[in-house]
Amino acid sequence: MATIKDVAKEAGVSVATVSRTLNDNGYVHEDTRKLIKDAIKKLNYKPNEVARSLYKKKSRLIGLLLPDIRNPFFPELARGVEDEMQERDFRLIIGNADEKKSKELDYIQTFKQNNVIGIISATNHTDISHYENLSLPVVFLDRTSDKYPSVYADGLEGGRKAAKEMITRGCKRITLLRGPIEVQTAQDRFQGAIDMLVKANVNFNVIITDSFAFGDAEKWAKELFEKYPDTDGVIASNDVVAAAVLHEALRQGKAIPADLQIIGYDDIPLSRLLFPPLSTIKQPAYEMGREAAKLLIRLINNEKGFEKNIQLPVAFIERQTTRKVEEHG
Amino acid sequence: MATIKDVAKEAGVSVATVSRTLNDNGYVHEDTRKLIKDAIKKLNYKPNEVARSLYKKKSRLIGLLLPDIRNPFFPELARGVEDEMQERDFRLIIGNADEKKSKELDYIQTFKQNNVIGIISATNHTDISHYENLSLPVVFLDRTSDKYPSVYADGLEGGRKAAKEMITRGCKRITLLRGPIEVQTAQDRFQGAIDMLVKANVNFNVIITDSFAFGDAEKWAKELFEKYPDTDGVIASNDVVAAAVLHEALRQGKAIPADLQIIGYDDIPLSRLLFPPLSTIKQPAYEMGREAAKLLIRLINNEKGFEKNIQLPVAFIERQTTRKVEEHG
DNA sequence: TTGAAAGCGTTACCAA
DNA sequence: TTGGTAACGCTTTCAA
Repeated sequence: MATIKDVAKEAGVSVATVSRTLNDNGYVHEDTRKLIKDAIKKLNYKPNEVARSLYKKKSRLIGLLLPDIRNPFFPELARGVEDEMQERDFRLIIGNADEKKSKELDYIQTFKQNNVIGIISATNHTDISHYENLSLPVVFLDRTSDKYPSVYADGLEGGRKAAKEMITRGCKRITLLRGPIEVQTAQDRFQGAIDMLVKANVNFNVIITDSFAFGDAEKWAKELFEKYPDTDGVIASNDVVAAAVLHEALRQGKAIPADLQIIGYDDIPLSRLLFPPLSTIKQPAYEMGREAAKLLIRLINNEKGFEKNIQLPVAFIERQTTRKVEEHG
Repeated sequence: MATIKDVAKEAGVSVATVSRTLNDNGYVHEDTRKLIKDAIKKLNYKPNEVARSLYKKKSRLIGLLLPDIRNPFFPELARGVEDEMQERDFRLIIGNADEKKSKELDYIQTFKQNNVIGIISATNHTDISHYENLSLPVVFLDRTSDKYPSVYADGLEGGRKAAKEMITRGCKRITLLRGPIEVQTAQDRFQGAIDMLVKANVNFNVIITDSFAFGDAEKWAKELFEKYPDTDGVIASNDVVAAAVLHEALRQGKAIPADLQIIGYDDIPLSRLLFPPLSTIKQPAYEMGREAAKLLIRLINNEKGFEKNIQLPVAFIERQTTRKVEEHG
């Protein structure tokens, strides 16, 4: 790899001048500039980011912390972040924290040690103390916060919407699946649904689920039908769980949506490929990722006067695990 | 952030001595070592990886290049790589190349500029010239190569298995979905299936698909049933496409597996949650990721005498989109 | 408009 | 067993 010295020698100037033209600051004569550009091209020179980073104490790396990329919701988020960052020539160090504090701390450490210029965290601890003395911009993604900038979808509203659509469609004995207690967004949607159900005076039961892992989803689906066999409406904590419930219901010979209606949460890509296609509450995951990236970049650039807590809307995606409602003219 | 100088001052020794105890090389007296350890703890000192990397020309970062993390196969691969690397204190810079050469080159550039210590690439160009003058260990993942170390599953055998299971189960008019031509692994499984079908003298048709994106899968499913409505067996290019085919078949009122049998490829987590659960050829994605990581580490450590091209087995996962076969005693 | 040199935090060589 | 110092590749200040 050619270094700035090689370029300087090739162009017959000093490294300082090369550096100046590289960074477009300070004076440099048009002719010398051309000389240098030629040398750069000839040697195929690319600046060493590590050396830059050491001097400036700032790299072009962003730390992205995720709970678990195997949950199909997160690749969407991650792509949103990456695409936005990629366009601005930032790159990502990605870590999966698995909701384990030690891993989260490990990665935050790594981020610091590598001079990342900012962090986007989509983990979901209630405890945010490890982000406190970071002296780095941090954006929380898929998570609310009053102390930190954040990008999230309206979970309460999402929960309300889910419940409302089920009520509108005539569900009388609803079962809710409550996601992990430590995941705030899961609690929000759950709480929103409860609020709506209580307000509408509709009967409901709750199944507690404490992970979002694929393997467990089937277990809860089975539990649901054992405990509450006469359920006529399921509000799932996410689409993966909804898929498992749909699966189990069909296995038991229930007609969907005639006997049982199901609504998911997230709108992961596979939901439309289920059969019947899954009705769900869509979170704009990809866009959330992009917004978080934009927000972080503003923070990095020290811009002023913009909204630091961005809430994105959720939407009911009507497919076929819920009944059609008649339009009244 | 405390630096090595601060530690040296605190312990009353030189930075050289601190460095020596940090890296466990050269002599350092037990007492001084203790002094230094205490200082490190007191100041909560963590070495600056950037400075280390600059001097050594080697970081603790690995570059991981993926086609598109939104395809559910890749998060599994990625987690395999990450988990193995995390245990050995390596971290990942991840890039999605979207099968675009320019992006791939961008990321390779980034990897070099950040002194990554090795690269794992799961992209699928036939052209590998950009990996040629890298002077870095490279492992290809989910891809064969005779010039480079690689970890992959046996696609030919997978294709053969898929076809054989369909034949065994009485399919007479099979339709194959052929994945993108530039994706070698997709071609392998396709070719394997064709070989077996030809050998068994079974009729088949082919639908050409040129991406693995979710949005397109539905399109091909529709095309399949328009062109070949009397198909009684579908060999899909991956599980996402298989899900779309299953979806469309059920929509058209076909009985699965009575009227139509379907076999997928990959065994992504959601396949078992489909209804009926999808029969498929499993690639051990997570394990492939781990193996690639292990292989890269061996290369990095300059170990000798190990297999550089690792082929992992595929397996038929019998679920319910294929018929049961009678056991003959 | 240009160049010399200091400095970013670390490691490794050499001398003490 | 320890410390001084050059070096890694770059940016920035200061002087010319």
